[in-house]
Amino acid sequence: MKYIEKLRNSGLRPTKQRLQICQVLFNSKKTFHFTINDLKKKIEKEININISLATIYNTVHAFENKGYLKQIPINSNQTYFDTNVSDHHHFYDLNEGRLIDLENSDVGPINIKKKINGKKIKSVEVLVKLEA
Amino acid sequence: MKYIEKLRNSGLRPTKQRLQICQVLFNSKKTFHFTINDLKKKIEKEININISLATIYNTVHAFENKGYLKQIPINSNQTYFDTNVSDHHHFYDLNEGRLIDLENSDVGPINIKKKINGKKIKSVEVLVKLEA
DNA sequence: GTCTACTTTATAATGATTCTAAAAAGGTGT
DNA sequence: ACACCTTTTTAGAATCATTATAAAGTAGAC
Ligand SMILES: [Mn+2]
Ligand SMILES: [Mn+2]
Ligand SMILES: [Zn+2]
Ligand SMILES: [Zn+2]
Repeated sequence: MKYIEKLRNSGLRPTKQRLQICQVLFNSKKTFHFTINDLKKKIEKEININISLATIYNTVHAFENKGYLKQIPINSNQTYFDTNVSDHHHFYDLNEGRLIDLENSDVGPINIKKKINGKKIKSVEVLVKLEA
Repeated sequence: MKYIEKLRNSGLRPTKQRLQICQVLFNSKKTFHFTINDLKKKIEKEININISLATIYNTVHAFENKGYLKQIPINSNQTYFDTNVSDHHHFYDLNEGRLIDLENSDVGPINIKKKINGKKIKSVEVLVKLEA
């Protein structure tokens, strides 16, 4: 299994559950956006196994901390995650509640002119809200 | 009271509670960012009165729908609101959990090149995360 | 003042997320 | 394989922001 090394190198034991979650998250050709509940359903559907909700939360947070997942800043009652960890941006369709990737090239270069003393810029994220 | 007309024109009855909330939200020279709990404390401190939490939620959402407040897209366990309803952006200081305004002029013009069929752009918001 | 629709309020319900602590599993050394 | 220790998983409970409920209060119209 190709994820064993990845997990070991991150200091995470390659457990059965983590490997299964890796498979669901990282095996698909396309990246995607998901909530914890989306992911739980996807795991049940794709590998027909039950992983406890606590483990899914734990694993997603562990992967986020290792940089294998990103949170998407958006106002929703659930947290959205992204398997696309490259620098990129999002459309948010307000009517359908759907997120769509906006590549860096789809948005001009962004030049933040204001500086805050003693602080470094960690990320620049653009959210473009869409309506019908 | 200068907010009576504003509320009437919005189809909101100018109740005592709404006028008091207007005073706390809109009387200060500077705009600010807040959570519902921030606002509740601010009301208690500034006008020494208790307004029920449900009313604060209701009023904030009513004002948001009328365009007198904006939600700030950010990942937090609480929703952040902004009394600055102009088009603008935010720094988010990850260490201190603090939001700082970034005026449009502090960020270059943003040109979204990708189009989504049948959808209009409603807003473009930039979140710049800061770390020490 | 009366009437009605809107508003406030205390309180309960909801639901996402986190916590707990006991059982299970990984990894190391023997 | 076994013992040992640490990490992980898990079911279930706890937390807490937010929303719903429904009864009492209020604003505005007549
Ligand atoms: Mn997280
Ligand atoms: Mn709202
Ligand atoms: Zn994305
Ligand atoms: Zn702001």
